[in-house]
Amino acid sequence: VVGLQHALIERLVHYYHVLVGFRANGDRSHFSTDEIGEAMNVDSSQVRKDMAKIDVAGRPRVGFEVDLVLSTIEKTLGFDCEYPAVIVGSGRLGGALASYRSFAAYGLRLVAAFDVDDRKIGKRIGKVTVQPLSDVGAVVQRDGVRLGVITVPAPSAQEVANLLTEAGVQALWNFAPARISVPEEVFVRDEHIAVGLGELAHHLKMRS
Amino acid sequence: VVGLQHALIERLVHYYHVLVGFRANGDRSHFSTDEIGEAMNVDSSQVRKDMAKIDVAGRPRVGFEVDLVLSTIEKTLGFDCEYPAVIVGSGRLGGALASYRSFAAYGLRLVAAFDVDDRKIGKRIGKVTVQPLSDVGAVVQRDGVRLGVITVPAPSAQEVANLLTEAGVQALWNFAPARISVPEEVFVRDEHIAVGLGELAHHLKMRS
DNA sequence: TAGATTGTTAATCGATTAACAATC
DNA sequence: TAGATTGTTAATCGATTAACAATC
Repeated sequence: VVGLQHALIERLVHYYHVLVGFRANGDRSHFSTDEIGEAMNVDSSQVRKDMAKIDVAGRPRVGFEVDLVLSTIEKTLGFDCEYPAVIVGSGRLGGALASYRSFAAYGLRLVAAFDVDDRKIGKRIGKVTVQPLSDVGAVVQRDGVRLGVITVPAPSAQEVANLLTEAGVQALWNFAPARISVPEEVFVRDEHIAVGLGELAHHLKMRS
Repeated sequence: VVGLQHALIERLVHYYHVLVGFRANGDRSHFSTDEIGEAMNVDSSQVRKDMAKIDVAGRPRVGFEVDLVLSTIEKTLGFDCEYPAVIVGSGRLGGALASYRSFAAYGLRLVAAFDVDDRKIGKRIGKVTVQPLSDVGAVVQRDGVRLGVITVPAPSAQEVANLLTEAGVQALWNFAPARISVPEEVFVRDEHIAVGLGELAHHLKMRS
């Protein structure tokens, strides 16, 4: 099974946010591809193609139904499911992610957090208690954990990735500024902050 | 002045990391476009084009010089400069960023951090002391701050963006899960974690 | 020299945009 | 009805890959 393309997923998340905003404002039950395209800086043809890809139809002169598109995106991206996840690395970043409210809204359920540092063990982050890293394998297997979030320092990232993949997680979310290699069947999403730094530095350089 | 394209910058940061690794290993003074392309999953023609774009030449049968390419990327992206920056929002995420060592390596110099919460004021994050948000405008102007990092909750993000842009920052790095609008001349880099969540959820959905 | 690797042009591929008939 | 908006096909654009002569 081959999934959707990266760029399409990114746009779907983007539509999702804008439409959640529309719904919050209340007044708007439908939208046209022109107006959402303008709000997102995307061509209206692109929007229509994307809607076709996820199999929602609009109505001429009326547009697309906000609620229908929202629930279709939820189904398409899997926000309506529940994926057990663990965080490895319970420092500030790990703590910030553990407390991120939207975690559950996107289908992830945090079941445990780990650290090697004895001083952190027993502390609470988000709704879970930090456990020693040595337990990670057992917990992953016991709870059928599918996602591992890596928020350890760069030098430990590969080792943690190994522990997680050996225990059977299907995907990794890597926040460590390091390249990790994993078995082919494991999906890795790198959240490399350095790309942002690069863009910002480049832009500021252009400015001066 | 129009800058480099997003995708090129991303690849440059990527090359940079791989080459820093090569240099750390010590043994390797030159590289071929084939080997770095393979390491990065990029076509070797692409690598050669990118090198041409940043004006470094290689030598047939020898390849490109690691040190030369590294220093050229530093110059091109502006890592060799110093851009004063502030962080607004001194919670866990702000603290994690403030302590991120590579900050300086990419040209950013953290000069101050802010928060609205009285309990956080006076605490240290990274090398700076947290100040009340009401001081942000004065500090930005006094120190010629060019970048504002936004790590506040979503509902406050726009307000913070307004304060920063009115005070004169040229770029924003937005970690809040919110869309912010700014004057045209201000550059915004959004670090929207939800895109990562979307990709991971979609992948896990495909798997089950 | 022979052969590996660059630099660059041409070919391919895919993604974006434009256009417009169909429709409500 | 008239006109706004979809759905889809065609046209454009840009990015990626292939190819190969030049070179050390």
